[in-house]
Amino acid sequence: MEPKRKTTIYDVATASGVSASTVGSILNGSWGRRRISKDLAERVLGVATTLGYRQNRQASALRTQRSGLIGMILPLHDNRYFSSMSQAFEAEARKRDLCPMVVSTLRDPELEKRTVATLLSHNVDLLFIAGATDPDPLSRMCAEAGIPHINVDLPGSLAASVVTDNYFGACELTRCLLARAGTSAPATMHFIGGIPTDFNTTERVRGFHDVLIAETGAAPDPGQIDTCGYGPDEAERALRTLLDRLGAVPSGLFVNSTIAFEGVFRVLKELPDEAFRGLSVGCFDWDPFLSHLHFPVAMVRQNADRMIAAAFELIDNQKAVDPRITFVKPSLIS
Amino acid sequence: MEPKRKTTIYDVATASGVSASTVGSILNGSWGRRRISKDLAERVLGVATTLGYRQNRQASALRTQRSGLIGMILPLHDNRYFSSMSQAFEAEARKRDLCPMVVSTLRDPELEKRTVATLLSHNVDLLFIAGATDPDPLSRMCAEAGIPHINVDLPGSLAASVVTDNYFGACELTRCLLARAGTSAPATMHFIGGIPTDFNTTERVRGFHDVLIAETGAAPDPGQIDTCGYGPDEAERALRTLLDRLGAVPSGLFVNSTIAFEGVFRVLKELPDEAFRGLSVGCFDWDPFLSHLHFPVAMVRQNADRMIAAAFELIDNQKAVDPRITFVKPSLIS
DNA sequence: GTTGATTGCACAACCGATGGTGCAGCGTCA
DNA sequence: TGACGCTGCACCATCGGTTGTGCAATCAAC
Repeated sequence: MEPKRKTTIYDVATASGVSASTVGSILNGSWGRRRISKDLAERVLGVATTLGYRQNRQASALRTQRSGLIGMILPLHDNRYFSSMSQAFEAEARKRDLCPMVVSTLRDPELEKRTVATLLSHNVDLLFIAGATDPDPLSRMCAEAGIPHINVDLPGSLAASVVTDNYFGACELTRCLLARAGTSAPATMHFIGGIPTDFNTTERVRGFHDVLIAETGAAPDPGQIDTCGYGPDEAERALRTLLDRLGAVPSGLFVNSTIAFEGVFRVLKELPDEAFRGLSVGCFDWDPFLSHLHFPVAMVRQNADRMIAAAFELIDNQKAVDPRITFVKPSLIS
Repeated sequence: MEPKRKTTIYDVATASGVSASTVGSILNGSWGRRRISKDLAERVLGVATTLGYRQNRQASALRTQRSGLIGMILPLHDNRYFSSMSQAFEAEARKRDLCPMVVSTLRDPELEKRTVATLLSHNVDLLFIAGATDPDPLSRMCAEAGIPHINVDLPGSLAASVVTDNYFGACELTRCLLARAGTSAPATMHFIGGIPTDFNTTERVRGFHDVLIAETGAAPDPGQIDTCGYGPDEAERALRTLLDRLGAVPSGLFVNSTIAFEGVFRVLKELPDEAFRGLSVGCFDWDPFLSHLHFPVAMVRQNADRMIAAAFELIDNQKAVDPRITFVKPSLIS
């Protein structure tokens, strides 16, 4: 309605006949330290509420160098894993009376940098770098701005990192797949999806690889590992090619992410029921409906809550500058 | 490393031997209007980049009354529908050079208010109120602060609203369910899930109701509609009770949300395959893996992208103050 | 009744960017 | 040569809180 300016401490000051600085200290709670009488404090607070005063965080931030904002970048929102990370991040931020700013950067290094620059420009007090394709330059930007920060999900070498224990998870999942496949042809265990240069993927491949050696005595050959990308279409194509090549159904499929699983599923649902007799399927990442398909799917569920909590703990204890990696174990859901 | 203060326009000014105001206008692009010579502009820009200057948005915002922030509150991140809304919101925000702040409010009216207060405190230039349980008080807060805002997903009466055409979607889904159920017992078509006081739920129930009348001639009786809540457990309990009561499988199930569907599924997957002969199942909301169950599921997919786009359009054209409702049609996926 | 400590608040500088205004310097034309 | 206009930049107030400092008034003690 009325384009009236928002009420400031000056308005409250004149309205209650005291100085602006007094009002300010009353409104931000520092009045005890400033020896303002309790009576006056209460009176001014009353005036402030009737006038509908609300603090201007920009002004406050400008003076105190603390914005009350906490930023996080992540690859995308529209994903079960990352969105649960947002949820956990928010909860922790709220505990600390910080306002969360979660922005997705679409796995684009350029966008990652631009976004971090924006967040720094808004003077976030803290920054979480989650799943960044290239964390170190971002670390450098933060360091230059003097902003504490931490890597999550993908490690960097210039700040502390909290990541899923992908190796452990992959080992668990692979063992589960082997057990389910029984004794039949462990050599036709296959890994599909992910990006070969991605730290998480390489760790998962390593786990897959090591368990195959340990349990079957033979290392998988390169044809058993297809890090074709994270997209459903790539995964679908990869699996079709694989089936063609094999001329049969493999004994196990380790699908790297639910997104890739969508593509894999397009192929699997066309197979006759008998095909699943000897086939065990697993997915690194969790989705509730995946346990509802017409064949069993073992899943690795990453613990976003615990990762976020661990990251905050490092920040709180000033350990974020130490470029060490904290691993959080995921859980096998089978 | 060094806790050196961030470089300001004053640093750039002294470093290049010009006044701070000149530097300021060069750095924010208004130097043309201020008749600064191009030579000087380029020289100063050079100095600024070598000094690693970054604008302090707080200071800028304090002066200009424009923060460059755009806020959105929504019920939760960890949900396919809402997270795709975040994704769309972000994309539009980026187009406008605004930094998105998306905060979830957990369907808690008190938290909604607190969060809006926080966002207003940070002087967001614009606010999207998505899925708020009680939008009007929030509208009032925005109005008081003079901040343009708009309701999304759930309508309010004090600002423009953009919502899914739930009635249309429910009609489509109900018709689809009826068609699939064939001629057998349309009277045992059931609606499960949602909150009876929720606008979206009532609209969906209305569509369900109207189509049943139109196609079968008979209105559903109250026992055919169980708005037991959005949770999976409530839905599971509701369906078990229903099956007990009927002593048989209904001919159609209209499940209100994927979350409720999780509960429904727990029951359905225990049923023998024959049970699905006469049963058609639908879900209001979409999930890729729901089309992958061992029985068909018709789904209504809400168009978050279009809703966000429509909302921005209203804002851009100053139509957000007009408390009218814009309906966006969802699509039936069967 | 004077000194000294304490209480309770006001004053003013400051955070960093912005934009209205002022004013030299130069060119132009009569 | 002087009036005039334009160019190119500097000065300074301002946005709204925050906080170090200053200073009257009050109180206690001798």
